[in-house]
Amino acid sequence: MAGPKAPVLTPQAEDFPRWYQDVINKAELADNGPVRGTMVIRPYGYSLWERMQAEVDARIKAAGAENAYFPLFIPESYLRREAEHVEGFSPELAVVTVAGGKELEEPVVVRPTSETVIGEFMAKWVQSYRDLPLLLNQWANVVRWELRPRVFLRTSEFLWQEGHTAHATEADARAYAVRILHEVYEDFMVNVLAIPVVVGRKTRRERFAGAINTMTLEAMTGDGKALQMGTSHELGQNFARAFDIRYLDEHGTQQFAWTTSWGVSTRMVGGLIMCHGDDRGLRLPPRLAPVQVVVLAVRDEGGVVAEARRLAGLLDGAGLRVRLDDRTDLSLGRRATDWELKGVPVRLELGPRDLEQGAVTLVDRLAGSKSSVPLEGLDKAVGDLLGVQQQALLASATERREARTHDTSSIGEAAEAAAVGWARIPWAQVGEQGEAELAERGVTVRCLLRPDGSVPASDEEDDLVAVVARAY
RNA sequence: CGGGGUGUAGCGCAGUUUGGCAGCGCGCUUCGUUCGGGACGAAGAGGCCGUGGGUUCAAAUCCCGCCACCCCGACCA
Repeated sequence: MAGPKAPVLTPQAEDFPRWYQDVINKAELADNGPVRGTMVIRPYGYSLWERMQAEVDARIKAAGAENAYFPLFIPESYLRREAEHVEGFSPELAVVTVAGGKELEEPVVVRPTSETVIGEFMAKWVQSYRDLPLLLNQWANVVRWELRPRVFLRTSEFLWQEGHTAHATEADARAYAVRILHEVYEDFMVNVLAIPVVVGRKTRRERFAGAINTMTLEAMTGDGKALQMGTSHELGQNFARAFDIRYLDEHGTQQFAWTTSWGVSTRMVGGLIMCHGDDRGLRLPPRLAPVQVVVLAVRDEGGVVAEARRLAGLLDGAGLRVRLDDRTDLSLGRRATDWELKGVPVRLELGPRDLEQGAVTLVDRLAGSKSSVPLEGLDKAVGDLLGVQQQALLASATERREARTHDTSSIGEAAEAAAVGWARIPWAQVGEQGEAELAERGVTVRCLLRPDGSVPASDEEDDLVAVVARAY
């Protein structure tokens, strides 16, 4: 009957990346694709992405942007119109030179991001100040030929959401980029993913190619590194000039628009694993979990399966995302472990013994505990537990981040602290010179913050704090 | 591109030093016993040993060439 215990993975070990890969394999999230650096997202992994899409998309729409779609292929010449932009992206472009059996007159690139095509069309669509702001978003795949890929975190092809907006004034553009940063990304990451991201401003060195300001959301992974979970850029008038996005203002004079772009990607799936995974696999915050509760029929005997199905229906009726596991031809241990690896927050095991007592065995994935819970009021008990788990995940991730972040006052100290966690250091102590020194020691300035933790409006503000870490 | 390494069953690997029937673990199939935490037993299926040449009675193994992939660094949502 009883077999070996479930596998114990080792997230805290030196080989955190191996643990990460192990979770992805065992939870059946993704495989490597046939072309180096690409990935195949398996159904369960994709269900995580779908949940993220739904939550992010709703927030984007609440911020007033609309979905649209632009082509996968971009004429190479478009990229060249913005000097910094090409320079930044050309090393990682995938270029198509042959199509329809013959050499193309002009090569086309597979989009690495869509500022250029969208800029081209914004120029056509924007004529008057009355056309602004133009708030667009697209869900798409993009290709960047990365040198060192890692499933979900940095693949050559990835899925993302990219927002592109045009505004009449710099202030309006800035306000919108900041609004997306907080109301869409930060809200989603903190309240749904339960990841306590640090939100700040990128240094000039780390800025998006072509932007005048890049803002970022950084998560701490289980091994104390940093992962950029999303970005929001102010593009100034760089792309407006390159693509001629102009409008006639209320005084009848031509003006260049101010544009922004912002995105989050399937990297968030990787971030979720790296932030919340433990030695038994993935742990999902209930608000994200595609399956919040699995009702597991221990064996097919004495009406157990029928009762399990009834319970699943009842919980479903209470608005929970439920799955029935009645694969009684597989051993209980196997199935229990499967759901655990997949991070399902609550598992309800129903067997003859439970049935006899009018109860179910509730297994809490977060606490790792089991208890017998009466069928009466089950939906409320489960709902309450999900709420508790959501808070607990955020609390423990925040605690880890605090415990592993150290205040330092010199480049040397910061580099040392960043070897095992994050370091905070006055930006005045670093500067572009110090930034280069840190980079030589394998750590980077992840972002700049004001002393109160808010996002600076400029690199030149006084008393800025730099967050320094190793990054994925 | 610089430094290191690996190609053998679906996956993970041993075998190569010292040439001699192609192996192991996991997974898969069938049957039986099990089944309240990754069950056990028995019987099976599954291989151009990366690739081209050479040496030899005989090559996964030795020699020469080529190819591919992985890891560390530079790049990045």
